[in-house]
Amino acid sequence: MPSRAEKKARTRNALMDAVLSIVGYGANFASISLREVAKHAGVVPTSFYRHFGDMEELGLAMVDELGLNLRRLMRGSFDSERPLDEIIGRSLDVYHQYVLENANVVQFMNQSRTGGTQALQDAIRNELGFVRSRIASDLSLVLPDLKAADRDVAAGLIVSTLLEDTTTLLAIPPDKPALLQEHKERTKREIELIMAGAQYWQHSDTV
Amino acid sequence: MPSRAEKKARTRNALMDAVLSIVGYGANFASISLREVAKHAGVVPTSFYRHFGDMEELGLAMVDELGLNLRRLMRGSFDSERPLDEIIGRSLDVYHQYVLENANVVQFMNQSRTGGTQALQDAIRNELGFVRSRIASDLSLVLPDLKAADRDVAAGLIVSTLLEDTTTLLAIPPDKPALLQEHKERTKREIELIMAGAQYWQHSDTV
DNA sequence: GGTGATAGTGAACGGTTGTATACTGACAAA
DNA sequence: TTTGTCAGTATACAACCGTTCACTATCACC
Repeated sequence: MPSRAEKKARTRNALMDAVLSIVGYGANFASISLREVAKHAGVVPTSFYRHFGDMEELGLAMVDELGLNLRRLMRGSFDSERPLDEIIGRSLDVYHQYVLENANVVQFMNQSRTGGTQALQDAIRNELGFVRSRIASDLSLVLPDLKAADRDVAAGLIVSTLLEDTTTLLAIPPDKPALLQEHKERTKREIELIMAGAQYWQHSDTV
Repeated sequence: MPSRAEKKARTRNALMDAVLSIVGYGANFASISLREVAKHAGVVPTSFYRHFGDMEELGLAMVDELGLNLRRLMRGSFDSERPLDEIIGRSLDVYHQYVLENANVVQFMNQSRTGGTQALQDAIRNELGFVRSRIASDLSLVLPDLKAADRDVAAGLIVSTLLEDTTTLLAIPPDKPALLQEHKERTKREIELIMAGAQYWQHSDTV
């Protein structure tokens, strides 16, 4: 027997899930109507306002949840004693699995990142900034001699690359595992090139 | 006295310009209505159909035009005898100037790249593929000893970086030249790191 | 056990949407 | 000069939009 608050939280989640399911159908969040969301959530349109004053408010709440997911995803640290090659491969596997298992929410973030309201874009940019600084601090384990500023540049490059590869990844038809494998190897080479560049910089700095 | 065909082409352009002007107001192309475009173009809604059967068709036409722009932008080749540092700086200056002078069309491409219809995304991806291969062939002048596959990886990284930096660039308020300068220097360092990585790979390959 | 808070309902509103249909009038070709 | 093509118009329609208001029913608390 769910409590009152639980029931409320449940339809709140239903509203967010409705957005994701509509996005999964190929729609852009910016063009999804409040009524459409309510209908998919099995709720009358006016009930929407009990939870969010606005579609944008819904979007911001979804970004918040996404942020929690990302933090959880990055909590498990890698074994910095392993060879760099293996660390990269394992991290990319984790990320790719996350993207494929949460395709709709990643799609939502990816399209709102460049096409959402200003507030929505800012919220997403903020979350990505967190990811970048987390990667930068992880890099200090792998490349301890790299200067902090250069580490930040490398982390930014990694984030840019992952974002772009996410877009490509989401566009791959799910029934084409060959393309997916090819894409994963390409991404790995990209990250390796970035790491090589960072190391080279490091080298040319100490010399 | 404009001919019949000229007049038609003129309102066709007016429709495309209307989209850009609405996008400039902060809207997402996916949420712009046919009637809105027609009104901005100073034309009755039904007249829209004389030019495009659909909003998506309009978007595709705009991508086509954007492609022509990009080709024109990249036609002028750089002086490959100059030091790499200077080549990068000059190329980035050209690109940044293009983005700021054509902010609306770049914004349209940037938001439709991740949030447009499948056909729209494919069309944009296609144009970006052209850009990537052009950059890859340019790289052969700068790093002649690099293997073609690695050159392609580096070119992909450059495109990813430029795209992500474009998003950041568009989000910078036009009245903050300090932020803009900081952003340009950051981008330069990112590209330099990629080039360093490509060179290092090249080095470790020949050894 | 009564009572206030509140999640969800239902009907209604003025406005906007995409699109079909029938039209007008000017230009281009005959 | 006649005539057919066609860019643009005017009107209409059914569907959908966000939001309002008054309401019901039920859980949580005194």
